[in-house]
Amino acid sequence: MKLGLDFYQRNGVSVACDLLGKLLVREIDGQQIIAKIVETEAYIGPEDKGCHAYQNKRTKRTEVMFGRAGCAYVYLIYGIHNCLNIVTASEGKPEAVLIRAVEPIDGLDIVREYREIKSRKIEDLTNGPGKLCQALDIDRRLNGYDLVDGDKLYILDSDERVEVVKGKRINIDYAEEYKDKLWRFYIKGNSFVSR
DNA sequence: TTCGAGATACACT
DNA sequence: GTGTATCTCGAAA
Repeated sequence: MKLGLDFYQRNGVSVACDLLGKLLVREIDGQQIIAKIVETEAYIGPEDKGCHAYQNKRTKRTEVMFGRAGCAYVYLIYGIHNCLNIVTASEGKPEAVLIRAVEPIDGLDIVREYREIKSRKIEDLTNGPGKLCQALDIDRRLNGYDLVDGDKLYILDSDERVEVVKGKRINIDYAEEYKDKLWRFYIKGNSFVSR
């Protein structure tokens, strides 16, 4: 079952936690890539200094976060890499969940077409935000894409029970007191979780 | 195996 | 012009 709008219309921390173990589906030319979400981070604007929409900063880039829950917020970082986020909470509240890592379940052949890497380890395909976007052919064309109604990119519910670990977020040293918030979630013992 | 630098383009000041 | 929610590679051990 596809996750509905009500799943996303909650506070970002809860959504980030509940997304673990769910299945991210990407459809390209009729072919499906299925990947299990194993690591997420919550970004809660306007209070979170690590969030782009800190203090309700509304710009062309952060505009999507102010919109409806369940949309994708895709954003280019370091000029090279894309990051996939899911907008949460209600309209006007800039909250989002960053998908940091996934575990490929199906469609590995397609993934390899998009990611030509020397490493043969499957872990290297998707164990980071930039990598998983490349693996699933996600870029800014999908910014604002509706995961609730869309069929190219959506998230399936899963019955799988997962053991969730909370931790500090990564690479946001500038966020000061908020960098120590335990807003990073990952599945315990999963080898696709980044370090 | 781990470490450190460089790449890159977009949004924002 | 500046800074960035990262990745990859080569070098050393």
